[in-house]
Amino acid sequence: MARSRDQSTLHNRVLAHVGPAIVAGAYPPGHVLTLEGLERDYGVSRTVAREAVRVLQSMRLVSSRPRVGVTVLDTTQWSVFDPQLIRWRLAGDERSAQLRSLTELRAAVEPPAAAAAALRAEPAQRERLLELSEMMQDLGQRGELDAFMHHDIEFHRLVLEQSGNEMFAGLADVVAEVLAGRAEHHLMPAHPRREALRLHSHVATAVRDGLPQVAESAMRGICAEVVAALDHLDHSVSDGTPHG
Amino acid sequence: MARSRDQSTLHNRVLAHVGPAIVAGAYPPGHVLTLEGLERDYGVSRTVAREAVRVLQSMRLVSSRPRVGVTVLDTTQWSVFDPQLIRWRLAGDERSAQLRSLTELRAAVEPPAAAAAALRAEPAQRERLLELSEMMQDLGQRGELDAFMHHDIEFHRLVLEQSGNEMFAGLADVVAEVLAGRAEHHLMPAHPRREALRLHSHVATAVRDGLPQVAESAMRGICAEVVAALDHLDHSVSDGTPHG
DNA sequence: GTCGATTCAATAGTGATATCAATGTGTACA
DNA sequence: TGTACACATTGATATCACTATTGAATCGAC
Repeated sequence: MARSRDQSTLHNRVLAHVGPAIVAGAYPPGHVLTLEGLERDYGVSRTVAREAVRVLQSMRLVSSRPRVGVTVLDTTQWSVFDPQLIRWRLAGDERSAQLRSLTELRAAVEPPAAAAAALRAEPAQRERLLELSEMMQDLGQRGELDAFMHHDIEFHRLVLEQSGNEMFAGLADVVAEVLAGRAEHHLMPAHPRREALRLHSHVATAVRDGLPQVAESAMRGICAEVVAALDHLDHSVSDGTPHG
Repeated sequence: MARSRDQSTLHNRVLAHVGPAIVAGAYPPGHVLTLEGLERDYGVSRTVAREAVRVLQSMRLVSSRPRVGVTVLDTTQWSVFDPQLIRWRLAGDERSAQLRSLTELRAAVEPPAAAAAALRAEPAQRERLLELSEMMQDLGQRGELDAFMHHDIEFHRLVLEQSGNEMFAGLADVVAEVLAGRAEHHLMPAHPRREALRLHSHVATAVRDGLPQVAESAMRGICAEVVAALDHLDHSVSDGTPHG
């Protein structure tokens, strides 16, 4: 999986400190860093410091100008779709806000992705999707939550990847992290809800049978539950409702 | 607008050549570049070549390993949401494929964004949205297509920005480019369709009145037209149907 | 003799340092 | 109030030593 970002190079290690620090607000927008400061703080050469800044710059987290320094940009400028940035936010205080944004995004994208998959998925992958939904049924009933979650993740990843839209597919990793992240946030019920299981099954069969509107509706049902749980969290305590 | 990426620094100039070259397939996946080669080809120092590679690396366009070189990664690895990458594709042969992906993405995201805006937009911005839709009516009837397009872009940008979801908002620039790009692709009718104009108006009033479902439906109508035009392009010649 | 493990050297990226150029800010001065 | 200058800071280059990986050459065993 090569999950965590590569720590093998120095500039990545610097990045792994400065990036989260910016995201966490340790350096607020408008704050000015200098290359010399970075060299000192992390004990690295100018070469390495500059490379780290270049990457931050390409994410629009900072802008670098002569005589001024490296300025932290306003949140609205950030490349919020950058996977690395998303991970930094998920790892910090922004976690719950980031999960919320991502869940809304997911709820928007997955239904159309399911529809597209019904039209464009490879035959073998349609079968695979059906298998996954059956395994989810089984694992769900037996209460094997961890294995269930992994199959759930694979299910949603497969739908996105088979949508035939590279941008939908590009969200697969992020959606996987959202699904994995919900467990730690106590958004998972002890047993997956029957309703959700049935909806997954409907998505799978609709994709197999090439019925885009059915697939879209079923997926919309899955996502609606998830978003509802999110809204519910806003107004009261989590009681662990749905799953997706 | 600061449209074109910054050409002021050397590494950005290298990036502006290498990036599009990779995207265009001049260096196919698996192709190995070397820092020395980049230095030679672009007449820059090692530092500059390295910085360019770092940025490409953060976009997952390439991976860099000692003793191996800088390897172009497979398309499926790319950070397809990176604004710079999107622009490179829009500027090259991938243009029409990229417009298609983005249009599908947009069709997925804008309706929920409109619903969210109906719940969360600032009062002043709700008024602004209404103003924009009225101006669009006027400009559309008078056939002032260029001004119309700019208001259209602002309309959709405003909805996304007022959705209260940073990730929806993060698509504003990209959607703006799609809307601007359609003109060059002959996807715009000589006169905006009445239907589309009315739908924009419905979105604006629904957002003002705090009616998420109405806003979502109306926006879905707008997007459906756009996607239909896209599908139509697939099977026949463009006759310039809708707009959004 | 073939197959496998080990060794080793060539090679390309990685990191550090020194140095100069370019430039915009802020201040001091007219 | 306007202008010019000093200087801090990034931008860029050149060059050094280090490190890790590959792939071939070598060695050994079956």
